[in-house]
Amino acid sequence: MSEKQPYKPQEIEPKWQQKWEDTRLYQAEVDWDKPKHYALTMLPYPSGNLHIGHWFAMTPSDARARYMRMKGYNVLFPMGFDAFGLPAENAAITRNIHPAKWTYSNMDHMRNQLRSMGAMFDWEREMVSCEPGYYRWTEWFFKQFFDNDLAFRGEALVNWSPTLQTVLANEQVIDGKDERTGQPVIQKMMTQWFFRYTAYADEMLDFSGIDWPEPVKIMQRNWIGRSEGANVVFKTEHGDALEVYTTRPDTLWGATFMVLSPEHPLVEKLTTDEQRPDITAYVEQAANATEIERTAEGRDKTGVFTGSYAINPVNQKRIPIWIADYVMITYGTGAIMAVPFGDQRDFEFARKFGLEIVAVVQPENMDEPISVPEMEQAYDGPGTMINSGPINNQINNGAKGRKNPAINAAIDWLDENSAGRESVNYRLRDWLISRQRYWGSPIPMRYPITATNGDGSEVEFEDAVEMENGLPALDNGQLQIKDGYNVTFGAPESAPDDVLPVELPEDVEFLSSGRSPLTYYAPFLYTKDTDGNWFRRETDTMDTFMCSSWYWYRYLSPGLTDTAFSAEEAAYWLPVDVYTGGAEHATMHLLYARWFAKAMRDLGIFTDAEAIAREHGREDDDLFGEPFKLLRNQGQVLGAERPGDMILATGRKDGDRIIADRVQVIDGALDAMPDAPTVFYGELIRRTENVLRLKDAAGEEVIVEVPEGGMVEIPAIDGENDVNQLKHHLEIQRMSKSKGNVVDPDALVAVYGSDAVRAYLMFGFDWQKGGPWNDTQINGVTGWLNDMWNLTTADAPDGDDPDDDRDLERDMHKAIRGVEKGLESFKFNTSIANLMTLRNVLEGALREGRVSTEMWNEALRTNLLLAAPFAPHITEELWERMGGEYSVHNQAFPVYDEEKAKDDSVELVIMIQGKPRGTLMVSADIAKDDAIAMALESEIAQKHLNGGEPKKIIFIPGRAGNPEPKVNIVV
RNA sequence: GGGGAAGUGGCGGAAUUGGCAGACGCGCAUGACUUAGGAUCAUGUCUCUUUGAGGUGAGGGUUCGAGUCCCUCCUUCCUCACCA
Repeated sequence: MSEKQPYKPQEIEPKWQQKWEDTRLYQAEVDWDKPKHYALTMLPYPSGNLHIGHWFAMTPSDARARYMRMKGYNVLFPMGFDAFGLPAENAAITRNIHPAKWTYSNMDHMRNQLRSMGAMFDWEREMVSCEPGYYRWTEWFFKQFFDNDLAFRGEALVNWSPTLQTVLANEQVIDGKDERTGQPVIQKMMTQWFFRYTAYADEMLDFSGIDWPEPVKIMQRNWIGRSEGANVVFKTEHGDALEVYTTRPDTLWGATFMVLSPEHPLVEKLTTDEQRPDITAYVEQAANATEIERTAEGRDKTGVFTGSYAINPVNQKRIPIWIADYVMITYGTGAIMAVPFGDQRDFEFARKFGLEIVAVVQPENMDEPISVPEMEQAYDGPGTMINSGPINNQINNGAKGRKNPAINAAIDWLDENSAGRESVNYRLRDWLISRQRYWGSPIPMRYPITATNGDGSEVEFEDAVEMENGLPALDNGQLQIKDGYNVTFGAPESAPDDVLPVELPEDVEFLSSGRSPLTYYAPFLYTKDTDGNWFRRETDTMDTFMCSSWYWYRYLSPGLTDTAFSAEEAAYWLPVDVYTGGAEHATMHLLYARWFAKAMRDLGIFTDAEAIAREHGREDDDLFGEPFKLLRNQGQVLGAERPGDMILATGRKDGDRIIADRVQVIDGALDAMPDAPTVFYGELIRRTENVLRLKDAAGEEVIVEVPEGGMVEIPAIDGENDVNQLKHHLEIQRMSKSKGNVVDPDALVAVYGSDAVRAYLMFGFDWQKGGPWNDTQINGVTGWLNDMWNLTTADAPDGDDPDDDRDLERDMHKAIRGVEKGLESFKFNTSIANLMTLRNVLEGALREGRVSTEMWNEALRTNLLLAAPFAPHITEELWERMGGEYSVHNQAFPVYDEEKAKDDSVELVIMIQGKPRGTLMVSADIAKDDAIAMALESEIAQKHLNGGEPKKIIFIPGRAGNPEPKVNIVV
């Protein structure tokens, strides 16, 4: 310890990482004698590089997992890869690398990067979703759902991306564009695989028993979008039933027309010859419009009359049927009854096309009868029902569902007259899991093949088609059926368990069109069972959200081949105690995960685990129905703001732009603002190729074009310069390669060490909030680590002042409390702040030199233990140097002792009218009456009382964390 | 348009959830040591008309006491969006 060596993170960090692995320090094993803690952080996609956001998400989660471990929990903290997905396939198409090769080499690289974090990941439990050993069980889950009617094949209007040649889930379509690539998405009718997402809609609305952030719960609630109302059947004049869903059955008597979605199946039949041209044109226009065009049209309502009429079942009124694209085929029944009086959209539509408006509610607080012609907008507030036959005079209190007397009466009336029924609707659609891609888990389904000859009698498949090496010969993916033969495909059936996994073929070729090779690769496409029956395989693969909907179960037993996970491991570890990750998963991954858990539970997949758990006395009501007991979201680290280069451009004007033959970057201030019309000065805001956008002093945008051979001068960069070296303005926004604002964690680790990067990320931000990157504060953290090193390796003081010992002990316990509180509440920045305060105290104590060696060493050890979750390497090194037993991460977390943290004397705060006006030193355990007496005698109080009597005196006793007692005197 | 979160020094951010606002750090200032300092150490750092007073986006309210609770408004960010 006396030997002085500087702190060199680059030397000690790899050393300890190696030793931790060699000694299997972080391997978690079931131990029923110890309480368990399953800490989970969202697994990365193997994009190729870990970015600072991964560090920001994972290292605090690691710190907390380490803390729980030191608190005596048996902690499981695993890591894996969400390895299927489009980028791998795009790499295959554009760069001719096989998706598997690309993915595996990325994972190798990222594994090393993850190791450099010094996190306590249990690598022996790693799972990789693209490995057959994993997706075999993804397929198995699919089969379970299929066999139990939770998975089905259906026709649906889907989001089709022509660019990606695949279908996307609603959640993946943002503003009519693909969430990932930003390419347009169109609507198309296709046969696809779905999960019955709404089967658990109501259960997923129940968050009791789980501790999740309120915003996530609200987002999920809105996403599920439960609404209560009624389904009402209108009859067309042809006699067809036209069912509508409404949340306002009370306004049925005001329904003066109907509107169908352009895609509604009855549109064709209802269209009269006279209206046909208009209707056809409108339907076509709506079909070709992408979602973005359809919504971008804004407020202005469009629509066409079909020429047909329906009968309103409540009053037998004949009402026209229109079509309009403001009615969505995907919600409700794809048709609405329009009540222009009460619905703003219907109101606008009626006004535009001159349709009737009937008032059905006399608004509250309106003396004269409501006048429809004077209305400027629909009325949906409370009042009394009018013009509504049997429910006239009912009170409409504006509430939703049966809580509204008018709605209640209307539903009862519908029921009694068999005109409709109460119903619940969800915004949530079934989960579309089909993807027309190669790099995903195969869907273990197949279609039996029947071959027939001209007579219609069955023949061998081999005889009906051209064959090649025992397989059907394909032409562009198509069977070559011999003349006179016919081949049909039967209803889908699941592949038997013993052929799982249906493996992705490796030696496939990728076409630049992006078409999935599975659709033209015969050995995958056609298969024969042992009885010689031929099948065509399903070529769709699963949405990768399917892979990530059960990965934390696989961590329990990643190598297991006979079940997806071991019942005993599940019984011990589940549910996940803490799940951390980004809030952007609120309505996708986190909702899918909940659905999955509930479906698994109901299919009996947890039955064995549950029995084992009960045997061991775990009596929780629902161990498996919710996957994550506690969820916390970290914020996002954004790119730093950076000013653009200040540029002086000289050239000539050409239209609205400047053709500059000379562009200079000006360092510092410009001597004088140029006044010539051909010289411009401003900050470079954006550059595309050789076109620069400058913002001049007046804030006006100036476009400068640098022609071929134009001179570029950048004083800070030697040699010849070109436009590519100009730095443009960076706003605070998400980091991305194209914006040039990414922060590379590897580079930071190389300079400062992993502990410093970890500590900086935890100290510099509010973890749950995130914020723009700014590395100026990293000095504060490296200083702290250096000080920790220097203090621990310094010669210990050898004093004998019991008061100083007591002071140090007190500060030590205050630090324990502060660090612990921060970790418990995910406020990692405050934990480190408390450690820095302790550092300041230790420095003072060392300087004064009056504390005993014993106390000093105890304080140092406590300091290392408290810091160990945040900076695992330096603390391990110093712990060893202090003679501590390996490993510091196996030690118990220091125990906070309130008595020892107590101050002997504290400041008594004297407040006048609630404002602090002065203090007195008093004993920490001063009694209320004594404190009040002392306060009243004080000069400050006397001054304010000015001889009078106080009106009121309030005593606020000191507490842990806020030890100062207060006396508030009201004069 | 609906829903949500947030607004605190020059900056990142604290504040036991109603009890001394600005912890901790960055930056800055002054000084020390230095040939030097972008190293290190010490001291200081909310504002003002400084025996005191004011101050947490603006305005109002509840309270002995409000950054914290309530109402109105402004700003920013996120999210859903013609959902019947």
